[in-house]
Amino acid sequence: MDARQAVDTMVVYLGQNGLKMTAQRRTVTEVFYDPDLRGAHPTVEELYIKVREADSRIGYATVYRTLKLLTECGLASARRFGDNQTRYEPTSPDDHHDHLVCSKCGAILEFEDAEIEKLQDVIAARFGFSLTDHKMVLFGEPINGNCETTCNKSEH
Amino acid sequence: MDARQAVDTMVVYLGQNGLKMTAQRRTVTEVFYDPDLRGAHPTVEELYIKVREADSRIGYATVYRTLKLLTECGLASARRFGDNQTRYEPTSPDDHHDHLVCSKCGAILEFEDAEIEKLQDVIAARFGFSLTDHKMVLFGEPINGNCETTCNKSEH
DNA sequence: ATCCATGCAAAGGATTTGCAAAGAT
DNA sequence: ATCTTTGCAAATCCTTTGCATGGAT
Repeated sequence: MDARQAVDTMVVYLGQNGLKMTAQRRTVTEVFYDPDLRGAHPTVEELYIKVREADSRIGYATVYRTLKLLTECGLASARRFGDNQTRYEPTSPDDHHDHLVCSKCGAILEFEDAEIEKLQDVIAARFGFSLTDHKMVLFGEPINGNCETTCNKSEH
Repeated sequence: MDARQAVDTMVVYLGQNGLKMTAQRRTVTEVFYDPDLRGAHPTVEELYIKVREADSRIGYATVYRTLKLLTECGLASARRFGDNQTRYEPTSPDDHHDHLVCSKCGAILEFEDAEIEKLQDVIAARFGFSLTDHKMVLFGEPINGNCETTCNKSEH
């Protein structure tokens, strides 16, 4: 999903809830969906800095509030990777990816694995539960010790 | 591991690091390992309250500091299950369990699954990583809608 | 005597909230 | 006109820290 589609989705969501699209909300949404931030998993602060570059009059609270709206309408997900920092990433409804974090350099890699998802369902069922969500983060070190090459790969 | 063993482990760890076992550290360790808290995944505050029942002169900071020591020597693990609360649980080195959280009543069930662990290794290897740790939390609802029966089961 | 530990209160960091002013329709 | 949004600062929540006092050897 690109920035324009995200903005459109926001407009619909806001409309359905008696809320309004504003210049600030548009800016935050666009920055959040900017291709520059692809795979960046930015913190609120990182996002705030980028937002400020686009419009220096936008306040911290507005970024928080807009991020909350984006999360509510499924356009954003909050993630936490053990470093006491909440990070956000754009999401689509059909997106089920999880993360692998390099414990050496902190790089965050994404992957999706149907087999693990299936197993998670089986485990939940074993307890009499139907799975509604899951969080999984793997932590590891490059086998060859080289983050430069190992942590910069993209798709798997 | 029971409270006594935990205390012994602490004594060794403290000794190795030029630190001392004290009445407060003993109390916190014993409370944390009390059978009453089995599977309770207490928050710091919950623990603090229990600790106070045992010795009302122990301060909040001491609970935090002791929990940190327990974590350092592998006797405790911090967990976070989406409710912005850090919870602690006793751990042993060979313990690899993960959690299933009931999204209705908040119950926290534990499970261990060798197959998922294996898959996690495979995924890490696919990226050229060797797995050092992982976090996995499943969220689900009781299929029969009944938390009373479903969320109180113990081992699987 | 020398270190370490403790309790308290203050400080920190992240996030939320109250409120008066500004904006949208 | 009415209702929402914004920016700021203040308030919260959780956790850590500085410091003077107390404890252990």
